[in-house]
Amino acid sequence: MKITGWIFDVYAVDGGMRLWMIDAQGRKHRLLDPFSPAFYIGGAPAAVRPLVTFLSRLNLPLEITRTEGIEFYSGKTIPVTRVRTTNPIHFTKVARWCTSTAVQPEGSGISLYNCDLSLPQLYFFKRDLFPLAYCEVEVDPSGTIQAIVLLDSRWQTDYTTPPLVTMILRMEGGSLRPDQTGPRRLEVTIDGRTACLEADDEAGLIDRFDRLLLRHDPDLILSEWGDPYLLPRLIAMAKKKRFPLLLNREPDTGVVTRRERSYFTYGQVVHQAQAHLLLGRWHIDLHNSFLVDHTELEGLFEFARLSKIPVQQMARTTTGTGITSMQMDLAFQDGILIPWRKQESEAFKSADQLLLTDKGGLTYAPKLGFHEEVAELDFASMYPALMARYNISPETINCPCCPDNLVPEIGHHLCTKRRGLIPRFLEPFLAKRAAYKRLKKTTTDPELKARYDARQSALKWGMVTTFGYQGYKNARFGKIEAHEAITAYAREKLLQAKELVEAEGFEMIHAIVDSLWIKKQGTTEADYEALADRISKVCEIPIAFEGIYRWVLFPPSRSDREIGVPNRYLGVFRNGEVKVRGIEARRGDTPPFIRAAQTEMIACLSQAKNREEYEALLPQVEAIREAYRERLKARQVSFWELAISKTISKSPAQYQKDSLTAIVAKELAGRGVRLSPGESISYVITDSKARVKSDRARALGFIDGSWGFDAEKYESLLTQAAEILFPSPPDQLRQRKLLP
DNA sequence: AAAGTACGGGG
DNA sequence: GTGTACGTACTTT
Repeated sequence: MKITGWIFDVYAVDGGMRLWMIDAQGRKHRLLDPFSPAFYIGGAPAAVRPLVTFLSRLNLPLEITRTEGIEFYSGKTIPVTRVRTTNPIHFTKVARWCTSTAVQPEGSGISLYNCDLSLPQLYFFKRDLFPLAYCEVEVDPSGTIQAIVLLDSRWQTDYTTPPLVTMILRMEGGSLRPDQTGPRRLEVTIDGRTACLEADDEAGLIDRFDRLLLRHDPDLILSEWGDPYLLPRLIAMAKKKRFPLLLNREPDTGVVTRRERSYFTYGQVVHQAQAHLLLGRWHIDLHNSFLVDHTELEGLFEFARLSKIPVQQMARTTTGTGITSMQMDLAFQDGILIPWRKQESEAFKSADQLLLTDKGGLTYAPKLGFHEEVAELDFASMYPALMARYNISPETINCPCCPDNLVPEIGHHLCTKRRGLIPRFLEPFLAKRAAYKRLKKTTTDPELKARYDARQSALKWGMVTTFGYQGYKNARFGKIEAHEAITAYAREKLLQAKELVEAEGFEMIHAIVDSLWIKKQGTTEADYEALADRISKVCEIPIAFEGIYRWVLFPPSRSDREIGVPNRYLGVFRNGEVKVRGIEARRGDTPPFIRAAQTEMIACLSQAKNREEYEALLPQVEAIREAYRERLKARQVSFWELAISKTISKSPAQYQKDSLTAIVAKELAGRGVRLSPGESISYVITDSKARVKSDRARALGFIDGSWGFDAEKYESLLTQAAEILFPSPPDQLRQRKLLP
């Protein structure tokens, strides 16, 4: 029998991989693909022998043979021992034995390869398939797969996805985490109908929920707070009532959980809630997924397809893990042995070399205040473009064969003989993103446009982390020297561009890492396009002309009014598009009320064509501020509009200072809400100067009519948000006695 | 004044 | 189970 459809889910079961397919009619097919994954042991025969002896005594169906593979860093073919587990359910266990220090003590001279990949990854790598791939499968009557023909490609931009029956699971009203508010009802939406289930009748709730599951058999359970709250409670209720809860499609299995964790990334603590993964069905928590949060399901599907990580797992992991998986796949297809963990340490550097290499991106201070007719030029995806152009990769940096191909400023050199894994990974990745950006521009259908935009945005995050991983000491395919080479080239390019435009008589208003703001009287858009082409030629990577601002404003730093801040500005392009960076309207911790006020003021100012018109509009901006102030005074603002959301960086008890965030985190903890670093809380400022600290702010979810808000405090936030829009150089401020 | 805390940026 | 920079702004003590 032949089945044509999309690969929906893959996981290991006794005797093979369970493969779920969904066809165009929405029928689900539960299939089995026998699969024998392998890992490899390298090292001197004398060192490997004891491990092989140990493995052969395990009394498990293993196949141990001698073979060869390519060592990643040297590119040389080396002899290795292949350990194949005939039944995939033994793989992880056996591989873990080998990696455990008991079996492989430090300094044993053994190297392990391909041993720490998940089974779906190994399966997809080996079969050259991927999640959501459209294919034709030949199965025998028992449902065992005989052959799979791929009718799809990961590099296709116009792929289709299977029809999915979706159940939406959330608590009634609001998007706050359920335990951060009072009791509410459970809302189950499926097939266009919503059922509300009362939480106090546990047996009834579980019974009704189970019946909905059985009747509709959803492929996807899309939840709000399903991971940290809804699913654990449903599962616990079912257990208490001894009621079978049929969350999985795979019979006689439990829900797979993964522990919650908090980790630090890019200077911020991130919290990943406990995961609840289903078998043969997807559970995706909208609030527990970086990718879904930033790029919707569309971006998640794109990443799952490219990375070969199943959808549910991809939803809960980082884009860094996704791009690493893509790089491992590329290596796998080339017969490269995938190193178990990073083995190379940072090469020695002298003190003065350290100073040169650790500089990172180049940043200038912008010329303060209001500017007309400024053009912006941006190097497109600068860091990935540099990696691709200069062959920057962990195995090509400081190779033994090309000591003369030097990186600017620093002593590193790059390989000219072997194309690196990272550049090879980036080429199709960059091309696919460019294709989506093109499609987004040329498509008129708004739905398609949004889809292409979500996908290109997902790929953007992949590129950002590709660079970031080079500087991360535990990255599988990263090396700090490669990171340094990238930033060294980036500084060189920005300097070259700066010199070129200044030589041509342009005034530089601002420059930062990969962007330039410049002006010269009478320069047309065509002139700027031509200028961008000249810079691209000189710099060997593309720079794009973003547009001409009617006006752009670089407000002064609040700590030093003489200087500007690199990443705080607002401007309006000739086509009316507003660009805002760093100010209140862009920040995640600005209350919706203040955000709305500032956004409205900026929209008003965006009509101005020049400084004169801008200043003429300032009274209108004042009027907008006044209207918002009136609403505060009349107390016609909801708590929701005044809520401030913050990510807590530590558990409530660890706070040393009683900031409003700490006060509210402690209030919530007192109400029995478990809060981990990286989770967010929302609060309203009730009385910022109150003696009793707990009266200063209250958690949004528990605040009631007996509380008021601190109108004065919100008014000062409003004033701040407005004042930044008033352009005045320091000397004028002095004249007006606003500065000493 | 110093220390603690949180945010952005990437399109 | 994988990005620990860096500068700014604001608060508390």
